[in-house]
Amino acid sequence: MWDALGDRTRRAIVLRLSEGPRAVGDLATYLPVSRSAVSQHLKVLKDAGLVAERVAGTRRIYRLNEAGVIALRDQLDTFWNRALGGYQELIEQPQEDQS
Amino acid sequence: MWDALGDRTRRAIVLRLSEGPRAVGDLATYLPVSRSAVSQHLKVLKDAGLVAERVAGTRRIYRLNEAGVIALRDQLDTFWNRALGGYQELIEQPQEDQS
DNA sequence: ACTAACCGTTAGTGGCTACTGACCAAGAGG
DNA sequence: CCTCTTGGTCAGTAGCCACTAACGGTTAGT
Repeated sequence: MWDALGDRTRRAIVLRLSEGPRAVGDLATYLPVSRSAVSQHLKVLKDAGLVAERVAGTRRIYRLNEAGVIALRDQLDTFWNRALGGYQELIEQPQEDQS
Repeated sequence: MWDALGDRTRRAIVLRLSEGPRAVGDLATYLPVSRSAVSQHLKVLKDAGLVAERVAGTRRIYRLNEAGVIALRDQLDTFWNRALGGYQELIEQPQEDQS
């Protein structure tokens, strides 16, 4: 799940799609990579369930997938709850020094 | 920032540290990698401001860094607000078909 | 002082991945 | 039918990253 958004280009694609549905070539125009790269990234995002595909003639219109995005956000929240939840116990302990 | 938590081992370290401060060798015991690898991951996390270091004799006790963790969480929230915020406009638009 | 424990650093290696370019398939339009 | 556009796929490459192994420095214990 982290892998899907672990890439800078894929995050740019997700943010782009958040503005509205886009075709592959349209996305590639505003990215410093080729259409081929964009297509491969979209495949990763699709496999992760983050985007959905709609065929319109020779073009493929991609858009964000509600369920996938929300599911990912939930997983991130779980991680943060564990990371921050345990941390609350620490800041109450005395700390002698620190670098 | 995503790079810091983009690695599976580093996420395990963060979760481990959320339970309390740990020494390097202590962390390595419960991880399938060597002390050297753990030390390097801690360096990355320290550079990212996610952990702090405390010297105790020959040992280095690591703990989570409040400011860094909170800052990272804020950045993640910003990303999600943008990704989900824009999405709200989409689900109101008519959708002909989808694959 | 000598030894053992603990840890950071460095060099080197293997594997993964993002990227490009070429090719191919399919629809649109003349 | 032919051509152009669009995009998925494949092969190959370059770069990065996690890891190990060996080394050196520092501290605690005897």
